[in-house]
Amino acid sequence: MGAVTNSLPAGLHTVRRHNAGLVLDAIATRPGISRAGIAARTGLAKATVSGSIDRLVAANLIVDTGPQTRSGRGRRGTGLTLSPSGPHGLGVEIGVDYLATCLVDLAGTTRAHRIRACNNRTRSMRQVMAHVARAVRAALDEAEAMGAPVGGIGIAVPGLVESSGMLRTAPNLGWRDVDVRAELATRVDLADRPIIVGNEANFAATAELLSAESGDLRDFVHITGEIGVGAGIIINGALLAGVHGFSGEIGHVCVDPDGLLCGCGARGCLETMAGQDAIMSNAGVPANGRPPAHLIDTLTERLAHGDPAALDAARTAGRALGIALAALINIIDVPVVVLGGSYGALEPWIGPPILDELATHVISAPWEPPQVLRSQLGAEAAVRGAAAAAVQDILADPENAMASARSAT
Amino acid sequence: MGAVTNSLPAGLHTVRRHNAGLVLDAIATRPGISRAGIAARTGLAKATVSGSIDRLVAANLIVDTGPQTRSGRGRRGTGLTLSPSGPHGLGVEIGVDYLATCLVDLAGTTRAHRIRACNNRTRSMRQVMAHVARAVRAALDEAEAMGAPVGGIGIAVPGLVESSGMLRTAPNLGWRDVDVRAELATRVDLADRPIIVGNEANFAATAELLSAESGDLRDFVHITGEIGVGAGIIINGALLAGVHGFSGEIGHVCVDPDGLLCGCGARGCLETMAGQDAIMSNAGVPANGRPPAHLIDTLTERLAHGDPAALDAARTAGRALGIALAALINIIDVPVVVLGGSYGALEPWIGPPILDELATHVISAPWEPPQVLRSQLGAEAAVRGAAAAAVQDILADPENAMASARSAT
DNA sequence: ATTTGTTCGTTCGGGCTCTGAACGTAATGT
DNA sequence: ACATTACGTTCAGAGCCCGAACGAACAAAT
Repeated sequence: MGAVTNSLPAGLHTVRRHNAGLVLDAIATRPGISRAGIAARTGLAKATVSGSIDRLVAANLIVDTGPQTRSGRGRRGTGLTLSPSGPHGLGVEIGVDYLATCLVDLAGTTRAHRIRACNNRTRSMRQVMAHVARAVRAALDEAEAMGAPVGGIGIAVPGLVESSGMLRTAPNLGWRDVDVRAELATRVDLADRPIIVGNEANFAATAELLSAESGDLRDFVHITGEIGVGAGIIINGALLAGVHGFSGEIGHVCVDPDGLLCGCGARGCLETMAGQDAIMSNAGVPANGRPPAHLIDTLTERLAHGDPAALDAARTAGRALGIALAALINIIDVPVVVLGGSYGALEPWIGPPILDELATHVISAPWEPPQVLRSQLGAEAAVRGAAAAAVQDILADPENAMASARSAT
Repeated sequence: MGAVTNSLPAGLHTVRRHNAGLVLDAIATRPGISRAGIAARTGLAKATVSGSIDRLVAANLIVDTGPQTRSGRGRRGTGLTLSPSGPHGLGVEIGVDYLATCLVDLAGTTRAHRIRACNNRTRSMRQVMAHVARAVRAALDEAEAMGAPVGGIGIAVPGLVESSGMLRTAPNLGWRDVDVRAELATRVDLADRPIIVGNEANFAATAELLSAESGDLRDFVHITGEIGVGAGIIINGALLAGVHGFSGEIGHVCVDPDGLLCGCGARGCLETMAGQDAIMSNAGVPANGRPPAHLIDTLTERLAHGDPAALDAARTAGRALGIALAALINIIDVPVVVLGGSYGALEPWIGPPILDELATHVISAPWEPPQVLRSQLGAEAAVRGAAAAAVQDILADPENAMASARSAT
């Protein structure tokens, strides 16, 4: 009889939490806003806002940047901004052929970023995790040297991750049933910092949601094309995780029941027509061990020169993507598609066929015409998203972070 | 930076609302529960529960059914149940060839139910709405005669309905851009009762969610097979509506890019292989103007007797459903499928091929094997769901209904 | 029949949170 | 210099939940 979504009892503290989140959200959205402005935006009383601000400042989540420089009558407000020295999020991405880390502050700006090429396909899970642990230690040290406290860690993995954080399978890594959080915690001293483990496509979507470029985009599907094809679905500013956390596996949506056999055992999966390997082999771009970024460059060059095989491969991939995305839009009604990963670079060629298919297959297209946008974030989307998600957890429940800040003092 | 889901400021009243919903939910889930039991279940203090109960009783949402008959030591609790004379929900379904109404009490039991056959395809929107208005008036009168106050109305429509209640298109009715709520309000005096307009498939899913038979099922896809094919997606006990409210249009998911042309203009839609018309014509069941229920009976008879054409049609439909549902499950990770509408009766024949396709195409199947269940609700699911949704709105925010009850006194 | 132990529902004081109005402060325009 | 406008703080007030204590109801043991 699920009438009440959150089945925890509410108390006064709940109100505080919620309102603190509201205040912080206002500051994040409009940096430099004054207390009065926050009161007007949130609908809270000025007194309430002031109190909340005091506590947020004490926890070093926000800073008072002094009087606003604003023309007009009356006393000037004092500007408030997310604290640059507040808790940071550390993002880690365990890719198939690279390992990336990045450090993001409360405002979402990247403070440090590092990517290491390495073939994780051939190495064992232990070896890879040892490497991850070294990278995390290095990143933590670097953060400390910068005076950037790390308040949470996000780990992006190319596979099915349960909401609990358990990695069920990562086909391209050859991993099964790995508790990534535990594996990391035994190798690095993380000092009780919260760790979020998630799917790379979902984190990439989160990154897109939080990126300044995308503005007020709060409903979209972000589709990532790397070795696999994954989607992250954002509805009303929140990731749709599904029951276990396995949502967004669009790569294995059946696009043609008589199609090619996929590595998963099924026939006609989207990946067999729009995965990076498929596009490259259809386009005749040799995949002899070159880094993926180089392959994409070669492909776009050929496309720009009008190579027929390349154009055909792009059209095929676009159509397949269009059919799969049409299914997605018909099913969950999210008519904005953001092309991320390597699809971003291919947008000029795959965008039109995608739009064509969406126009014919999406039943609500006449009323809400689907849009296809291009992500501004490159391959770094997933790491940034992982870091940003860690930060977001702090931002969403500041009262929590403030409690730990108090106990640490 | 959408960190906070609900951007309204919270106050003391918010807490009250939430907790009242919690208490009511506990009573709905476990009728006859005592105050102490509620306190234990919800985590609220006994004092808080008692206060909440007092107000809920005053609003006639619940009733005190006297001392519990329970063995064991200690004082017996006093049982609490949803009030049988509390506000009822009136459900209306505007079908393609019928018009149904039903009256549901707070506990979800149907108190009255009526279905009228009528060909709404050939009549104009005004004629149909006039008919609907008469039916609603009759139902309101009947409710009053029964001493069952109507607290809200739900209207199920076979088409795309925006969250605002605007019906964008109902292909099988030939309607476009109809404000069903307004059309009804001008024809019947509804006395400020809230009206919810929604898609029939979504309401059917709601009915399944709230039906006692389905127990603790809080995550599933309910799939309705009538003239069209629709899905209602329930995640964590809540309907996934999508951005505009257009979710669940699985009937036009492309199952075969080289398939038959659908009425929507696209090729290979699920409906062309698993819609009622398609199944019947594939099975060779003549559709000469007979009521749909009769057609299904004929089909199941033939299937039971092993008619090859019928078996083949069922297998084809099952496969197509399986492919479309696999896409849905891959995308949103809801691995429980409930077959409703006429699919319920066909479950013995379409269930196995659906499961086969799910097993091959769903990428998470090895970890979370998809299930296919059969709905116990028949064709009445949508009306009941509409009525239940109206009731649910009262139950979810009792403090609101209590306020109106007070002002009415 | 009485006592004991358990459970239930209510009462009451305490603490916490938001609110609204009043107040002091800062900047602008006349 | 003064009126005006806007900002941030202070303070009393009211509302809500909680925990403990209390009386009531009931079963089992004495």
